[in-house]
Amino acid sequence: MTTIRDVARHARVAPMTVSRVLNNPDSVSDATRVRVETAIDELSYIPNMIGQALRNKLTGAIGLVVSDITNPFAIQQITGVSSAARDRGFSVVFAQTEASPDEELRQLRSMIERRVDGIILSPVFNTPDSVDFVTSAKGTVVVLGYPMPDNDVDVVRCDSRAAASEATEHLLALGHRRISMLSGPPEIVTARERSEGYKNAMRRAGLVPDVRYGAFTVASGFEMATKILASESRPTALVTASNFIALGAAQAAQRAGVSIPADLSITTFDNSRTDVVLDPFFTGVIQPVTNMATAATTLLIDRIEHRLVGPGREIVMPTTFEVHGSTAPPPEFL
Amino acid sequence: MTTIRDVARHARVAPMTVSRVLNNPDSVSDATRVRVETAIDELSYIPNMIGQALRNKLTGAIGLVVSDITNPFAIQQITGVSSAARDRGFSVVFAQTEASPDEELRQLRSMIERRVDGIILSPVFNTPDSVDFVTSAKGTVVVLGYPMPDNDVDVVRCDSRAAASEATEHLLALGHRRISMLSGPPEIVTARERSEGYKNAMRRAGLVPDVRYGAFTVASGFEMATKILASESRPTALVTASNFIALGAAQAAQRAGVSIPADLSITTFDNSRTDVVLDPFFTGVIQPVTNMATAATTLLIDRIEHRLVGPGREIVMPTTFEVHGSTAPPPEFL
DNA sequence: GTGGAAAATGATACGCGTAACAATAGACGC
DNA sequence: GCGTCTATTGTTACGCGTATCATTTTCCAC
Repeated sequence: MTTIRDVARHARVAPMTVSRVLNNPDSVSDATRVRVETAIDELSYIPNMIGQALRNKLTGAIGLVVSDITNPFAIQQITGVSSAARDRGFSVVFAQTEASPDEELRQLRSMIERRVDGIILSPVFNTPDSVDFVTSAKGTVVVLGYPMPDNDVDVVRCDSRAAASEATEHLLALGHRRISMLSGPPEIVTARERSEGYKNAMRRAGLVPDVRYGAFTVASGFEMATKILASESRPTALVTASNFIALGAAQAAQRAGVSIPADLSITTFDNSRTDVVLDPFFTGVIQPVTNMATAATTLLIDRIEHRLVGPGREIVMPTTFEVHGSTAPPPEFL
Repeated sequence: MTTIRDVARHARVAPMTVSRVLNNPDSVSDATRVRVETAIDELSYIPNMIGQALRNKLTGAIGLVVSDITNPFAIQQITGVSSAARDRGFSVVFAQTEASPDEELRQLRSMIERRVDGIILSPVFNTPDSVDFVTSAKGTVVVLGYPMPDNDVDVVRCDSRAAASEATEHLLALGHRRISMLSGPPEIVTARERSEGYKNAMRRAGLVPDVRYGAFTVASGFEMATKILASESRPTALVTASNFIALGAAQAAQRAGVSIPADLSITTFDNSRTDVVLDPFFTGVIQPVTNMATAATTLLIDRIEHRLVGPGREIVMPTTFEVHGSTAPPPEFL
């Protein structure tokens, strides 16, 4: 592999001059610049960022640690981060943790060993451990998607609580009174927040909330919905805490001969695949995941380049609520 | 940031001894090893892979260049590559090219500047340019998903031609005679191969093939299907060259009041989202994308570690054909 | 205790690019 | 022609970890 010294010899200049041609061309006379550029071409020299990184203590890479790539919004996170990083001239080192906190720490350590300039973390849980680990190693980190109450750290997230309230209020406005919530694991903060948003809306309407906790999976949604549809006073509407749960619930309804939205309304969270032919297509909360990811990346790189200094910033991005075919007034009203 | 020299000073040994403790513990006496390990813990030393990489000429990273991340199988590629890489102790540098050959070359160059040990390329086109660029820079590359006839390079792919034949034969066996193909852009080799597989099967059955070329998008599928459904002798079945095209075609059928599968059978390619509630769920060809990605990664790392030498290897993985609800005998037979 | 081999540890230099400083060349005024 | 200033180019050393060779220590046999 040709080095800067090979180029220098070939152009009969000092290595430093070649470096200058590459990084600060104006400081070199036209004649030598052309000579060096010719040598670079003739030798097909490609700069070695390892050497640069060692000397400059900057790698020009950011780490992206995603908890669960099978989740459809992970792909939006990857899209947003990688395009924003490219726009700023950074590479992306990618890792998935398969929802394991241990693996998350291992991957974070690997990123630090690689001396990435900063890390975007879409964490498994919102415990402070992972963030603490990175900051204790003098690393820069931005948390994507989750609130981090115990850390002074940059966060980009949505207001899950308000969004769940909005979904619930949509159903209340349609005339529903028996509304249940199918939520995720209570140890995951977004599941808790969404449940709380639902509960708040129900209580404001003078109704008794009914939250079921499960997992963010189709199977869990199917199971929870099957159980709830078999109960005597079954709800006329379901607020679900994720698209997977909503899909599972829809399958359960179909299986039970309950038609959507005539007999049962369902709202979803992160109905991200707008190109899918779903009949009915889900009404629900949409998080601007790609925008969140680009915002997190911009924030991180601003930190890296010292454009942004000071205490951790929390960016809460607005969700939108899209009404499609999966919600309608309850059967009594028809 | 603490270095190996800080640890050495703290443990009162030579830097080399610390390096040995980390990489070859058996060559160090128990007493010093413990002393060094204590120092590592006390100083929270984290090795700097930049230094290692510069010295060893190995970064322990592989590049993954994906053409279009919005395609649902891109996520399977990312999953497969990142988990296989992690199993072998490698990191993944990720880049997307948004289907632009220029961007592909830029990203490949960036990977080479970073001195990744090898690259997995899911290319935009199967022109030799990208592969040539990497190999001319003495880089190792494995092509994922596309045949590369003009290069001596490792390839992991499926037999698209045979798979399309299989889909066509499934429809023929159901009794269809008027079968059209909705394909992708003719400049993309998989679109051509799938069209050829379809044509071969049709000709073997003594029928005249009818191929429409469009794009691998829902919109294009919708457009092609709308046009074809409006023709006087409209087909009773469609072989589509991608899941997006199939979805668009299904939407067009729904819009035209043509019911699937009673009036129109549709087969798809890469019906990857098995968790989606599609009614009817598509019959079609399934590529083992995740397995292909892990196979490509294993192959690449075997090359990197010189476990595999010699000329480029082509691994053709078998597709499966799944029969679901989107195909049935043609209307005349009912 | 001594010789010799083996084990353990250390010193040096290197990989590649660049910051900091040094040196040289050219331009200009007088 | 000489001094001075600026533009250009060069030299040196460094960042971090490790291969290589050199040195020291340990161990064992006799």
